[in-house]
Amino acid sequence: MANQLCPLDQVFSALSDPTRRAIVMRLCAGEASVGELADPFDMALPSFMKHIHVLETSGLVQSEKSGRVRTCRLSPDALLGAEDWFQRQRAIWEARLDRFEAYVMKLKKEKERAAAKRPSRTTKKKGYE
Amino acid sequence: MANQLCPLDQVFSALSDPTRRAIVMRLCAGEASVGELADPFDMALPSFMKHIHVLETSGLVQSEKSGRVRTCRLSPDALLGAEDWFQRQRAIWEARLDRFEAYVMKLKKEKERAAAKRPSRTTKKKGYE
DNA sequence: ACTATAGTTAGCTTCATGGCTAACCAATTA
DNA sequence: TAATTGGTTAGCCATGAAGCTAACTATAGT
Repeated sequence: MANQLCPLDQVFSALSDPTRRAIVMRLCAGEASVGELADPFDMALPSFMKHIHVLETSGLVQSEKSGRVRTCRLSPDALLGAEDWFQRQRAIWEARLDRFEAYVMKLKKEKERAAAKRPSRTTKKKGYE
Repeated sequence: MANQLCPLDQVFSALSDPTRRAIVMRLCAGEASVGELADPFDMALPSFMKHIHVLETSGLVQSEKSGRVRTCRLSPDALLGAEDWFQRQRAIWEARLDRFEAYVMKLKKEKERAAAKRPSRTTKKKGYE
């Protein structure tokens, strides 16, 4: 229970389709009507509209109809939210790498100190630059 | 033809599932065995293994088996590639916003100059801070 | 050698996704 | 008012994704 409430599910799912990613990329450059958006694609309009709808329910795109033409624009919050997820993961990942590097440095230091004590033992194989 | 060659398809698709996102988050903190990864989830192992497999074919995760335990680790390139996509889109989006802002500023300037010529006309309703 | 552990393979169900056609509104334009 | 344009609704189909159980393999521990 309590599923599908996470917007990331829908955002990533929406972006997993190349057609929809192309639509988003197009909309980054500015708003457009459904017809303009659909034009480059060799696809029946109803199929294309499904993609638009997926993008709308994911929160990536908003649209409004005026007269008989529906204009779509990007709604950047969803995009930013997804980008943010990556940044958070990267932060965790990099923090871990830093700790690891610190650990390696500590080992290296210890080895050097040991080597200084009883000189000229296996101090070869530097590695790790 | 020539489809499914884009790694972004697979990466975003993989990340659209909360279970898989949780796995990735867990692996950001360090490598783990399949069993350790599966533990928090109330799911049959074969189902869970499918998720692992999806993550591997997407390039987000690598694993190797030693003895009877398979150890999984993050392979960050795929993650970075996806993050990069967002950054590129945001760059486009922001460039457009800048242009728009410049345009608005230009309009404002022109209006001010016009107002300076024939003073005290409708110079109210500033808006846009 | 036996048992338990850690994954794996095979095969099944159910439901979502992505595509289509055909028919249908509702604004414009002629 | 008639025809065109732009989008929408309804319904169909094929494929793939996500879950399960049951049975199996191979290593590690006793």
